[in-house]
Amino acid sequence: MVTLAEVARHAGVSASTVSYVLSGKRSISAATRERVEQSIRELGYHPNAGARALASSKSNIIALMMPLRTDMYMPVMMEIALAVATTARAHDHDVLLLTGEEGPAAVRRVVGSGLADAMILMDVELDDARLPLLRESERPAVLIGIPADPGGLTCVDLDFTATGALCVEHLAELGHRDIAVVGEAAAVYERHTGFAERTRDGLRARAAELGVRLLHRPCEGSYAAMAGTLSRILDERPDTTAFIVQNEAVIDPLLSLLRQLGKAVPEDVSVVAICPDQVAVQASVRLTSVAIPAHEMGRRAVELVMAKARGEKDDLLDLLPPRLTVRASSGPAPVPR
Amino acid sequence: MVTLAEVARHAGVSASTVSYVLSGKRSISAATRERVEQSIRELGYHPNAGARALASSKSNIIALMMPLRTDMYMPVMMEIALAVATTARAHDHDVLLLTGEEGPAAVRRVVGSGLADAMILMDVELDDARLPLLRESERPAVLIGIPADPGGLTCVDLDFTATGALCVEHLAELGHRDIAVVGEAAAVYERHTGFAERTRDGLRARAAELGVRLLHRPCEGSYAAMAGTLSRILDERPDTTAFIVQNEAVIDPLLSLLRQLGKAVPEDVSVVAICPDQVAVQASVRLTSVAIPAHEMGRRAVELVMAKARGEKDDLLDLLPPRLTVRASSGPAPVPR
DNA sequence: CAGGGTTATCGAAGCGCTTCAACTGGAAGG
DNA sequence: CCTTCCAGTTGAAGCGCTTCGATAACCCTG
Repeated sequence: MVTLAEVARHAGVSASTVSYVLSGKRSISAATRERVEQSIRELGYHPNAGARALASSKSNIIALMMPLRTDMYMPVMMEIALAVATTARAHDHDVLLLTGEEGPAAVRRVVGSGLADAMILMDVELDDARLPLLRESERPAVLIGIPADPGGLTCVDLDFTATGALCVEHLAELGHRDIAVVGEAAAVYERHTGFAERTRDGLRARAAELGVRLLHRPCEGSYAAMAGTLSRILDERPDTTAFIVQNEAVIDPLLSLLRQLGKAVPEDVSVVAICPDQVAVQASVRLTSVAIPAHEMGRRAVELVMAKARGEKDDLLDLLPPRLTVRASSGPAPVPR
Repeated sequence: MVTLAEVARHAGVSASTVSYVLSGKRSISAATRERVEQSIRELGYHPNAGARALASSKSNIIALMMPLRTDMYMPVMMEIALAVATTARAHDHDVLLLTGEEGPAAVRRVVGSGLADAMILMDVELDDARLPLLRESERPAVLIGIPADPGGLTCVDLDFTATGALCVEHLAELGHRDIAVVGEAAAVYERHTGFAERTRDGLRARAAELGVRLLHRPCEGSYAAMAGTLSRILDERPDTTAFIVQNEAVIDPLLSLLRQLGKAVPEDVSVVAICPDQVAVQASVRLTSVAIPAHEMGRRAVELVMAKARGEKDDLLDLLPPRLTVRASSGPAPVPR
């Protein structure tokens, strides 16, 4: 491996000069810079990451902690992760992928060893065991999701409360008075992952305000589960004219089942989904939906954590406003027969 | 941060002794070991990753290069990534997440800087620009997928040729003589990602051997695309009695469309999918399928790359044999009217 | 009990980089 | 013309760890 010292010799300057050319932390004459850069290119020099980390006590690595579960919608997680990785590169950082498996120990390990300069946590639960450690660690950290007590921490998330409200509003405006919500799997609520509960709260609050009847049911991610949930919903509320779906896995099944029941979308029932745009446009009916801005969330998380590392940002709650796109699956409530 | 020197002082031994306790590379008396370990615990010591990497020229990091595309089935990628991460931890390594974005430059950077000890590449194309670099880098590397020339490289993958063959065999045994294959999006074939083409080859070869008529059509991942593809298939081959699907995204749409056409599964048409088991059991009909062993692939990739790092393994092609699980979507070919 | 082999420990020399204090030569200012 | 200043450069001191060779204490064997 080529070292900085060899580059220095090749360029006829001292090691520190090469270092300053690389970091730009001191002024270097154009001629010298050019010569050094030339040597770097010729020798194919790459700074040694370990040496750099040791000398500067900065690793230029961001740790990203992902959930290990499979009951969450993976594509969203994946898209966030990829957005984090590409945005991090734009800031000259790399991403270390941690799974939730190790739990709080992973935080301790990464922070203690100086492996990463900063952390981004996904799938944060309301009362997350990793948070106390994070608070006392003094490392920049950003959560994707919102815990019960976000004090002292920076969080990014879609404003799910507003998302719920927005869905209800849209349908209420179209005249729907009986709305059913197909939620995430029961386990997601039991685990107290905030987003599902916040969505439900937003839905309920708005529904109450607008005088809309709301039925909220969790649903596992399979066709069979959707079939069961649907028949129970229609049993309890035969006058349901609209569905709001928050479990991406059952969107197709729901549309398929409605078709089998002879219910046309949107003429007989309207459907609004909370899902990535891609899913919404690939369904059998182009779905009116509130997008989950996965890419944006990942990007923001990195921007925020970098800003914190530079000491620029205070702790804050970065709630992305939901945007509802009207497509072909929602329409005026049918006239009651 | 607590350093090794402080631990040494606290335990009343030299720094090197602490180091040897940690690494186990020299024998240490039980009494000393105990004392050192006690000090480590009391002080909450964590070895500094950078210093370690510098001194030992091993970072204990595996780089995982993922595709950035969204036309591949993300959950499989994600599951592989998670399996890689957890298996790596079991070998006391961490995972650095790279996206394909940087292309070959990422290989150069990571190898050159000593950031990672080893690499795992996903989504390898037949003629992948990263491979020459990898070969000359002398770092242990494992590909998930198989390039045109795997010489000098270790590869892990599902045996997609055998997978294709297996699907055809199963259906042929059931008496099907006209089989349609719904493949990946056209872009996947054009990019020459080997797996899609290998599957097709396996399908065709076996079909020819068994005297089965095969129609192979690529298909984008949307309901509308599936509808178009299906009608074209049935136009060209009205006698089609079985479908093999390799694009997870259109499994639900296909089943839904068949239902609409009044074709019962498996009485009128059989369906075999190539997809993760989870997808197969969550569909409206429990699908006969060949599983994509994502977790196993990720795990194997790490095991192999670790073995290479220890100098234990030669280059090889680790083809996982496909396993077909018969569920409710395949049955005897209907008697021609 | 001398000689050889183990076992347990230590000291010191780096690993390749960053960064600080110090130095130099020339431009600017009085 | 001498001081002051600053841009440009350097040498040297670490950063916290691993590892090699040396040492000392011990146990065996003949």
